[in-house]
Amino acid sequence: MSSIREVAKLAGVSPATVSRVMNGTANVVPEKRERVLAAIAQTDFVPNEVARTLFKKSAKTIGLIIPSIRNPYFTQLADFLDALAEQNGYRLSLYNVGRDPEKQRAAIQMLVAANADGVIYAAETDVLHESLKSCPIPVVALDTRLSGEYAQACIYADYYQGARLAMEHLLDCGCKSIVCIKGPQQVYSARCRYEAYRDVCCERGLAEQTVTCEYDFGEGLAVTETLLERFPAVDGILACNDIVAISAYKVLHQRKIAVPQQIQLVGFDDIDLSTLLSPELTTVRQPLREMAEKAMEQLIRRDNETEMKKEFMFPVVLIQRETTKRRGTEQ
Amino acid sequence: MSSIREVAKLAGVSPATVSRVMNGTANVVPEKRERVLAAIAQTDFVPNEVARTLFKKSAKTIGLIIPSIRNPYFTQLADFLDALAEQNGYRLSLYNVGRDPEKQRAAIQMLVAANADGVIYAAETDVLHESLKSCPIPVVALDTRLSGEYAQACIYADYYQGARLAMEHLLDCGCKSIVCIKGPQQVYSARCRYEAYRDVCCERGLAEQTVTCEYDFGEGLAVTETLLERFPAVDGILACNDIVAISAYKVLHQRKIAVPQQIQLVGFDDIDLSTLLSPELTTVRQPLREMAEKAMEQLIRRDNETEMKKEFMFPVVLIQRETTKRRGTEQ
DNA sequence: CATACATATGAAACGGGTTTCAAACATTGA
DNA sequence: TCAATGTTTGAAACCCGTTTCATATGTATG
Repeated sequence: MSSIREVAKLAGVSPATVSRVMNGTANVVPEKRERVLAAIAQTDFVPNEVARTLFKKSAKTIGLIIPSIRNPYFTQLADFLDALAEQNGYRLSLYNVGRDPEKQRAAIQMLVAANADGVIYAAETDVLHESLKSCPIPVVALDTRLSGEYAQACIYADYYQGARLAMEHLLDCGCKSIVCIKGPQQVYSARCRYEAYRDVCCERGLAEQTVTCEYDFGEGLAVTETLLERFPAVDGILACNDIVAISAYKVLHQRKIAVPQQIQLVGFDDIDLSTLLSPELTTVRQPLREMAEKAMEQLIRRDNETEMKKEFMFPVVLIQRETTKRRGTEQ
Repeated sequence: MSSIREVAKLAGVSPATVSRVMNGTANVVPEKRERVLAAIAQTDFVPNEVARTLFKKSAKTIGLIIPSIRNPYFTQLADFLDALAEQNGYRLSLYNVGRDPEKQRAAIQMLVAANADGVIYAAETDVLHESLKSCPIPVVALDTRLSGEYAQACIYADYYQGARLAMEHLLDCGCKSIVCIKGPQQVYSARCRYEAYRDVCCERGLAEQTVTCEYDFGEGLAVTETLLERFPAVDGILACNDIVAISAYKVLHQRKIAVPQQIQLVGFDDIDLSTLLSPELTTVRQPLREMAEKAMEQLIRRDNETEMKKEFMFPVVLIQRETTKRRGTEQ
């Protein structure tokens, strides 16, 4: 409630001096410093961050734009980023925008209007709003790939390779009829994964068998039902992420279809939950923490940066667990 | 980048007129209005929310303080609250504080300094910081109970009754040796649940058998191992929440202990995940959406409020699914 | 046509920390 | 002792959208 001017009056100094004491921006004679500190303590003075932000034109805030706060993948990402932001003296501000372009536009605009210092863009729509192009604060794409005019850096994993690894693993494990549950095709990672599936099918002379699904438990269940009806011979499922894989497992279990004996299953992302499923989920892991670190670094330590567009692709690794048959030594 | 003064100059009017056009706070002659709108469009002007907040002393923001963004229970809550805030023209600002009192204090202070309009407090520690008492913005406790000097309203569910229902259900289903996995005892809901367990044990002349666990997958696994060692005769588990229940199931499954045939299991909260487990989790549901609505309402529509302390206890309901044996008609 | 009243509009103050600038004071060296 | 350099400090400007207040213009009534 109290302002710096009240504190100043109480301490018998100018507001400028109080500011200098608080921020250590200049020397203040010890005797006055003491008086100021006493006045601050006495009035429970908390400097108004809004006024500070207005002048400094920096809210010390990084915005994170994600499609869903209910999706554990993004929640895990947000947790990493939150910790990293805090370590660097920033706040993370979450924007939950679904796949609604209008909400995305609004989020960016709000961040700009709030003097945020950067945006990590982890959502995706088919229409990328112009507001990203002319965005006066730096934008880093995470878990997706945007062209240079939209983002100053892109951080993503080798989704294509991930799906290849998964496909080859399913084939190694003896699958003859693999169905791909495609993710939303406006999502970069989902497109890459599907492309790998398609390419492997093509190389091996297999027929493409796909269904499409949003990243959502409910839809995952429904789509799996459809899948079983449309492709009764299925013996392998490549799911677009772990959420959908877990939903698929649920349906298989209900139908008393044994996993991995009758149908083998691979997910993507290696979310915490994937080891909690029984049987544990075979999945493709991306180095989420390292990707989060890179994203934050691109926004915060942009000192000696070359102006060129930066792309960072991280390697993925297949984590064999219990929804596929073991291969190799333990066969 | 452009300011209201630049827009004003371009339109040949004063900043006040631009402000009036943007906010519709006063009549502006159509011809000038047009010029202003044109100038806004031409300069891509976005009003600086920070300056607005500074003057209005309101950021149109509600803070939400939660212990963990990784816990789906809080994530679901945040999702509801986010939607509600938006509907009412507010932003939700998330603070992930764990059980660290210092982080909680910092979160409250930051919200005050940012001119937030209210706080929903859903975290909990053993030390409640003084900063809550003298907090100049309204605080509502959600999923917990604070004394009147700390919060202007408390919204929680009948946790005690929930645990009683769960216990009675387990007993009805034939359990003779029920172990309670207690949650962190500084958490109100965890205390209530334990008390109900204790009371039922007492009433029925059963020995108390408890272990304690944080709300965390990893700890849930470890604690379940301990439990099986300490209480080998266990045939029923009352878990402090669904996360822990799911962890417990995982261990039981690994050990080839049949659920519900050998051990029956009840969780709490009915998170989305609980139907995704196979078998589906029997749990106690609280009306989360309604509770979120009540919390938001208490902060936003506090017009004709009586100054008295408000407590709202919501009813809970037992959701019988597959981790307990059916009773009643389907026995 | 003059008085009264409503409407439109800009200048200026405001909110509250921060920073610049210059004045005031202290210290060092000649 | 005086000039020169360094240090401390407060007044005032600044960030920028909003609002007040007074002026100016227009309309309605007598």
